[in-house]
Amino acid sequence: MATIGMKELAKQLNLSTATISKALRDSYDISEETKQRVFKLAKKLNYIPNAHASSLRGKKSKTLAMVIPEVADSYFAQSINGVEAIAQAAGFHVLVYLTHEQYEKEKSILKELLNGRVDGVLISVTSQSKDVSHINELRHAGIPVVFFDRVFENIGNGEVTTDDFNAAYLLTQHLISEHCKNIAFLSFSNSLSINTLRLNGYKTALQDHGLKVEKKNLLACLDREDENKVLIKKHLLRKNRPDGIIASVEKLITPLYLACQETKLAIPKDIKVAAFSNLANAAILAPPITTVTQPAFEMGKTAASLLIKALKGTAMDTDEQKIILPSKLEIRQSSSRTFS
Amino acid sequence: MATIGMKELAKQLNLSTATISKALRDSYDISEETKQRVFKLAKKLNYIPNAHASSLRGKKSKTLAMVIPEVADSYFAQSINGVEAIAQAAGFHVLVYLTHEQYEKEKSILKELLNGRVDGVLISVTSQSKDVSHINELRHAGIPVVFFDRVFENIGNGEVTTDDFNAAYLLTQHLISEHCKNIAFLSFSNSLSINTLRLNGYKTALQDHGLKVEKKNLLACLDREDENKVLIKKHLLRKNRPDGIIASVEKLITPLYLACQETKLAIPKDIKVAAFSNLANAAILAPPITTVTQPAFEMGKTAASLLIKALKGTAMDTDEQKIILPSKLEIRQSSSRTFS
DNA sequence: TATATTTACTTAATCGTTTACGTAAAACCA
DNA sequence: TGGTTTTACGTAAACGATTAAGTAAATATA
Repeated sequence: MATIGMKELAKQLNLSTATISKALRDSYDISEETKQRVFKLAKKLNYIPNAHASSLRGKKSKTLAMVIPEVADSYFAQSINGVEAIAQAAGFHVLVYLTHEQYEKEKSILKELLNGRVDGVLISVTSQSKDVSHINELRHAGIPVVFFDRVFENIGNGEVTTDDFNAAYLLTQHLISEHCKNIAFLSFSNSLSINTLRLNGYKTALQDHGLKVEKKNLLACLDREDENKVLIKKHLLRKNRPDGIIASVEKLITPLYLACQETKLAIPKDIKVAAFSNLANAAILAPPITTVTQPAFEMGKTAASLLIKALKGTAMDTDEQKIILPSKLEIRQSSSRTFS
Repeated sequence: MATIGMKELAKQLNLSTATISKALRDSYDISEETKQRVFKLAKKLNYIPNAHASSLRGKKSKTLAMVIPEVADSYFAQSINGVEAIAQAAGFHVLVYLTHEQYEKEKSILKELLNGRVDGVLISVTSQSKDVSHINELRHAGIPVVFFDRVFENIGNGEVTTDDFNAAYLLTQHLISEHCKNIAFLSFSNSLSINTLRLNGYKTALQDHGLKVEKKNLLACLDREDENKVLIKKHLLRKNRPDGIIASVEKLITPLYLACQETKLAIPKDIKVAAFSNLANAAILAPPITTVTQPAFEMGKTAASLLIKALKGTAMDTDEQKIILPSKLEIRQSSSRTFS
């Protein structure tokens, strides 16, 4: 009930709280003997320093915010894991905030974070985010911001991404090598860096292989799964329907597969399919799906490390770092003509 | 840079910080006129109250901890969503901690939470957890604890679960109705309430239908996916191999499916399969898998609501609530003899 | 008109730690 | 031995918001 603080320790040892504090922090100007007495009693009474008092006085909260669009995406789930691993090791706590892809929510969350609650912010921005003033505001308040995956370029203290252009290029090339001539691309946002990069990789690959980029093959998906299924089905029922299709994000996989099933298109016989995804069960889908897998765990770790490094650094805005980690193309049945 | 605090507002308005504070909190003993002046300036200067100062003084952090074994499980990912929804609406922040199924980590995390950082704790315990002293310690410190899914009974301020016994019973019964006579059960922990309940539901269903519970059909899985695959394969290669199999947790699905593939057992022809899982893509697995799906989002919401209610309540340990939400049996091809 | 009450503030203590600064006693130095 | 340095601690002021208690002026009451 009555939690014991330094005052209690001080009283019992006939010392001042200053001495207690210094002893606990192993200050050089406390005698070894006293330190031991303090440690001992602290342990005995199970003394636990009050986090708010320390944070208030020290202007450090030992807390990071992780602001992400959602958790129900394997990528984000795994990246939380990475962030947590580094944070826990460095003694940091992790506040998780979900924006649900809403820019307004992102803004209001970041605004709240100006109150000293966190030392730094890790963010993967909303598909709706355009303005960057809320990010700048944080940085001006001395709170470093590191982006991961979905970044705004050149305004944070760091960026951790994968080479999305290249991955999309290779994925598209792969489909072409499997004899696809009419490949569709499913986008889920047109304002997002990753979407643009992936789309450009796709376009460039087509052009490099003498294929045309056709507007009708660029399908803008939304946030609702069932709507997307309808959208995709409509696309698959066109004449000149695609013989290959790339889902630029994981959440489009289920509607895409269902759309194929419901339109009686066999994967990969009638249509080859591939996706950007971190699904743990990609290998047991019907059929196993070819994926570009991002090193989500590593990205989380890297982003957290960058942020913590920025927090240690004295300079408020040191060398901004951009780190690009390799993603992995995993070819499976869904895109293979040998299974046709 | 120099963040403005109440002192600055006070100076500019020729008032004391006390007046500022009361005005901002809409105290009755500040004149309407003054309040307006304060509000206006606060907005203009973009005043943001310091969270640590408020927490220190007010002994309330407006923060919850969510302690879970992992995030890479659809159930937990969805439950975070639910918790976050309620927390955000009630102005609470959510710290996420991962125990990675390690009891020691769970203990050390909870110990840290005694420092006032959080007002309350939501927890789904580790598969290794046995002792409950770390939970009691929190409650004695006045920090309410609400369990969800993986609970210790009767020691928290609330428990939110699904009716695991019943769900397992119905699932087993379903397999029996599909003519399974030799059903295996894959466990992943023997100290966990949910595992015991699910196992008992399975056992009771067998007995009620005149089938024997055989030790060899109870398979204790571990935490590593590849090891589990080997374990399951071995089980499938026995003579008298099972003709039905229940995975008690989501993470066993991939190894189970792969094990079936690699032992050339066709699902559902040779073996019927079902699992407890919240996978979003259960319907597009090869084949679509029959699942018991828990209302993860709702459970997160309910648990968070219970906790927040406990925080508002004056009594430190009010009526402990146990809430059981219904899970849903979704029958798909993997367990159906009509697809054999 | 004298007293009581209400209004609208201010003063100062408090939450629990941290730390710049001060200070006695001990140790060292020449 | 007189002075300087070192050792080991204490004092008190932060950090920023909140609030119990106090107060002067305005208003009401009788």
